[in-house]
Amino acid sequence: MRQEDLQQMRTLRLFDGMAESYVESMLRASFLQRFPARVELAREGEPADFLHLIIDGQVEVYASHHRRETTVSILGPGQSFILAAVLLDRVYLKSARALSPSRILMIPAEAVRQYFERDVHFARSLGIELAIAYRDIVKELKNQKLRSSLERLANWLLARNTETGASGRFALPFDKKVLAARLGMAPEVLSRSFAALAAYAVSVDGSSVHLQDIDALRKVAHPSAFIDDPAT
Amino acid sequence: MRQEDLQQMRTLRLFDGMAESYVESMLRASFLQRFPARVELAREGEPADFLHLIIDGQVEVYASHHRRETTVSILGPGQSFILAAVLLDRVYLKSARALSPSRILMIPAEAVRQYFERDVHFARSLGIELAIAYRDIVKELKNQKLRSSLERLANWLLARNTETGASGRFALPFDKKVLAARLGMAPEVLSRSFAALAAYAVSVDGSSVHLQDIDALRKVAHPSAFIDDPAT
DNA sequence: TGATATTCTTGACTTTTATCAAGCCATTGA
DNA sequence: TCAATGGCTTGATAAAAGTCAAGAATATCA
Repeated sequence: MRQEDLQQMRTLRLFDGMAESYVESMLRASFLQRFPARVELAREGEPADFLHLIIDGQVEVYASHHRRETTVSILGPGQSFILAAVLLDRVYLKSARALSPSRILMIPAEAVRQYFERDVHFARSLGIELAIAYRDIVKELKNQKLRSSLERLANWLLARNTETGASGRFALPFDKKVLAARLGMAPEVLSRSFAALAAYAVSVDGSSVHLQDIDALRKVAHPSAFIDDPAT
Repeated sequence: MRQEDLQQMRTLRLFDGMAESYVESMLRASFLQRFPARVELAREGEPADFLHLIIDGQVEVYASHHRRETTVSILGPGQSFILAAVLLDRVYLKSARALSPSRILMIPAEAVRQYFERDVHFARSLGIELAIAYRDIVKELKNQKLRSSLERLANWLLARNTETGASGRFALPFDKKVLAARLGMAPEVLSRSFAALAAYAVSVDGSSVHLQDIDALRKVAHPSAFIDDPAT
């Protein structure tokens, strides 16, 4: 591993407060792996071998069942995935694939469990991390069950706008196909939803989005802190 | 608190391995509260005051948004709720109401956070607990997004049958209205789904269910360990 | 017990979402 | 430059689920 990569990884939130020698020894046991786009990083049903930590790139987490597939989340640098399976030594409930060329820090599951037992700070970090992940997925369940697809899109646009500086203009960070999956609808439905939002001054050209009337959009979206606010 | 209640609570999984004096002091700070049916135990949006632990009774956890409501889970004795909000000192994302007269052990959020910092074993217990809760809700999200309402009902029946001893006969543990909410469908849809399952030898009379051809039912249900198996 | 309320079922209908098919458009690469 | 590929859009249609209304069954309680 390169020196600067190591330096970056030591500062990961997960390692906060952890004894330095432990962090070092955990990192020594880990691999920084490079993956091309489209590669499968984890497969539903397989035993949890590694905790995955995204250093670089975009990863889609999804699940399949009976010829259907659904995207659970799309993650970026600094985020980890399948922590729960690793901690409990169970099989993955979700699969993951790289959306873009990615660099992933792979920490052996065995090491994660070991240091969970050995280091109080690490145990607490994992607890906090899991609590956050839990709340995120509760929000996602509410988003799915309490909203129509049009509302989900409208809220996603508002959230994305806020994330990117609230300028009213931003680019879609991935293909519309992927966005559709992320929002839990067929690509055709996404197309139609975008068309419907034109009435609320949402204009889309390729991957550039322009929200020209945030207030109008908010009226369709009915945003709620208890679903949409990442800080809540 | 009565002596036998105290005894029962000391053995809760959450307290496993925790220093006895800590358990005692945590219990001393807590209340064992009795609630009649229908009472609201926690309300979405309010700051997390207590970790709730069900000693007795049935609790429905649900969320509301914009005139819609959805049930997230129905819990029984030994289960806790809204742990994540307590640990992170955030507001509740879900509400909870008693479905039956219930006794709830209410542990002050402050105490939970304190002992999370103070006692390693408790911190680990919470981590494990959160990991399990996380996986449960991932399964629920998959159940919702990857299945039709008929499939959800069929799988719920199979799971309930297994839970109750696989005799093929069992009683619904709550009103059909509540079951419908639990499965994410309107009561009318549940009625029709039951009617549709008659073709697969499922007979329902009031709250008694009789599964006369498990294999046939499994063919409609397509059960999956990664959604339905509580042990996976 | 009878009165009342609630839950449950069924029918008719609407809305939402998915599916299939065709065509367009942009990107890529020989 | 052109062909090909994959992504995106649009139309037509189907399937799934929700809503409204009415009546039947069941539970609750004075």
